[in-house]
Amino acid sequence: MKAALSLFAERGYDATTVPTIADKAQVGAGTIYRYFENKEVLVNSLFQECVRLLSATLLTNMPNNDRTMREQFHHIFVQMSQFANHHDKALAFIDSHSSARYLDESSVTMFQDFLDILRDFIERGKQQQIICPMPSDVLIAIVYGALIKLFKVIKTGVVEETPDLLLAAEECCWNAVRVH
Amino acid sequence: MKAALSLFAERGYDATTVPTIADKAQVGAGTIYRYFENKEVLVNSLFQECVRLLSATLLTNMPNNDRTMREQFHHIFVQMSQFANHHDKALAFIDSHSSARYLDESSVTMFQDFLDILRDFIERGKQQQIICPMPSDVLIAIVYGALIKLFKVIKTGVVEETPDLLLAAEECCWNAVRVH
Amino acid sequence: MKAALSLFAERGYDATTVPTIADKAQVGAGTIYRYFENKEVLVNSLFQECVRLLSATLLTNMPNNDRTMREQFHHIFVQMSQFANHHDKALAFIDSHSSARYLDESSVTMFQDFLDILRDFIERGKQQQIICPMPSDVLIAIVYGALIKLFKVIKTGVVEETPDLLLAAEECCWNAVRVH
Amino acid sequence: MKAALSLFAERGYDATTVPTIADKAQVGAGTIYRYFENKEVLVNSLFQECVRLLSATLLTNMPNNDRTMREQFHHIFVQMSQFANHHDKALAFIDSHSSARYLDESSVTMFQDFLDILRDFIERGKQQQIICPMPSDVLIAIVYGALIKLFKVIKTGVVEETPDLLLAAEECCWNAVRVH
DNA sequence: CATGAATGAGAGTTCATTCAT
DNA sequence: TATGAATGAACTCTCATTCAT
Repeated sequence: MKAALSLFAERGYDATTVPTIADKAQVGAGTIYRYFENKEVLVNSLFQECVRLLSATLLTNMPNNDRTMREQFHHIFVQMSQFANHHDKALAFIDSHSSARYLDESSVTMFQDFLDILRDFIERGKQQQIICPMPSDVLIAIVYGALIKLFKVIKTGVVEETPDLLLAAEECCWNAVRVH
Repeated sequence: MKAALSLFAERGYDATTVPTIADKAQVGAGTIYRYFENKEVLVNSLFQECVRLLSATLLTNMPNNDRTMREQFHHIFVQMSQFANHHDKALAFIDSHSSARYLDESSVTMFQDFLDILRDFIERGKQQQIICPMPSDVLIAIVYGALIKLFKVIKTGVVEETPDLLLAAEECCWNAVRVH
Repeated sequence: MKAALSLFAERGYDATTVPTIADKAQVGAGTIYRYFENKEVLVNSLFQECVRLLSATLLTNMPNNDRTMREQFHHIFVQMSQFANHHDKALAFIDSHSSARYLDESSVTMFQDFLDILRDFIERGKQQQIICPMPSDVLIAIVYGALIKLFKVIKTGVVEETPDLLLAAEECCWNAVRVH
Repeated sequence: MKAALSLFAERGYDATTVPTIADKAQVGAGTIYRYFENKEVLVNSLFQECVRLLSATLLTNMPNNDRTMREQFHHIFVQMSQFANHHDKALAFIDSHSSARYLDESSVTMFQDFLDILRDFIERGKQQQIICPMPSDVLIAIVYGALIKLFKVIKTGVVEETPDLLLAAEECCWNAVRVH
């Protein structure tokens, strides 16, 4: 799984061969087929595991609703950046594969479940008139899109990640969706 | 080119075969090789043409500096959404291929030139203390990431594109980067 | 024809493409097909023309039978070396294509006719008990094989062609077949 | 290797397809690529193995220098004819591919090493004034060319190979290079 | 008559998958 | 259970040949 994640994230699904995964995992190519029916099953298993972990990370210690929306947003942002730091391959893999033709229903559902975490937050914010009264999908797209590209640019090292930078970026993203 | 764009945007480079492109273009497979040395040259030519068009669109009627930053941002947003509407395949193709391993130097440069248009805008805004004093690459990532995912969600039809929606989304993106 | 000869001699039949011949001849690829039904017809025409020229060269001023066998051999050797000098491509082409699968009956016959010139000489020599009493095909093989490789090594420039060298080589070849 | 040798010898490199080799070898086409990086590597491996075998054959029981040059020549001729009999495909393959454009440096060197065996013999003979005082390359060309064509004509069956014939042919070749 | 763009069959090569070991 | 050699379908790319111009 680790070998596959690394290769899928870096080269994409089609450019990654099963023997290459086997080599990196230091097992025989046939061994992979003892655990995964085929390459598609493997990529779906991996995708689901990554999304599950991402969702779990996001939900860890999620402040309940008596905290302000801003505090909740801070939690989301912090958890996402933690995930981006500890599982950079996973985040890249999720984003680049989340609308792939070979994802099965289960994978798609699981990714939607992840987005639903953001959706829930957004919708509670809208109810409290703290977040802009716009379609949730649009707001999710804006904040998710911003986050993904942000962590990608941090990971490639073109800017240095500092607590201040993160706080400032968080504020930017929050400003994008809050009511002014 | 049109056939290739459509297929590359939908399936990605590796999953698109040359015969499939030829079929869609209603020519023989060999014909493609009269115009492009190989598949990589084709994808690079296509990428460059798309990026060139995107940059040209962005620069069309670009208001000069005596207009406010907000007005300039409005222009960028409108032009991007026009491009997204008229060339939805091209935008999807550019985003999904902009860090591909098979892009040549020329393609990478051309994409950087596009980003530089955003960078110029961002940096002028920072000088005027209208845009947040953060690394330009971070601000670009936020606004570019938001835009890309936004137009993607609009294109897939999960939300209906209306002038009001666009104006609201533009305001969100502007709020993300402006000084408060 | 000249372009084809040059390319066939250097690269061989299969490695020479019709468009390449056309380019070298500075005509369109289609033009070749106005004069030759297909590539095989072309190579056969060329082969026959080359062999015809070789035979003609060999027979030019051929001394009649009142000259000694040695004098006749001198003539053969001199004419062959002239041909090798003036038509080096043709000689290389003939040798490397003389047992090709795509030669038609007419080409094969014409090549046999050329060998028959040598055979006639050999057999007259055997009758006069000046040339070894061995199967003509064997004697032809020896002298023809020696000549071909000899002119090849001269043409590649590893040894310089001088009148003395040629005379000495001629003597070698003659010694190979004469009665001792 | 056996299948490839047979096909390369009969049809040449370009006219031999990898699937054809695979068919003849009764393996899948892909299997060949597990053992040879590509067709060129295959032909070079094969060429080197054939030349190695030819050189080894020539050197087997090579009489040392206290034997006469004539005896040494006898050995060379006999070993060559043995090789021609036991490995007729190999000899044809070596000769028709020894100046091919796709031979790598290693193959060329190995073929030169083979020729050097003949060269050594020739040069020792020249020192002893038993072999004609001519450039070694010329003498090699004459005797090697004669031998190749001789064994080719024998192999095609136009003449029957008998001990007497072989002895007579050997004498011819010896006469070609010895001092008279 | 000359052309060269277009073609598609077939080449070399790769790789997901199988299965005897 | 783990393997990796073997496979052949499918890929990228070439080129002999055609035919509208």
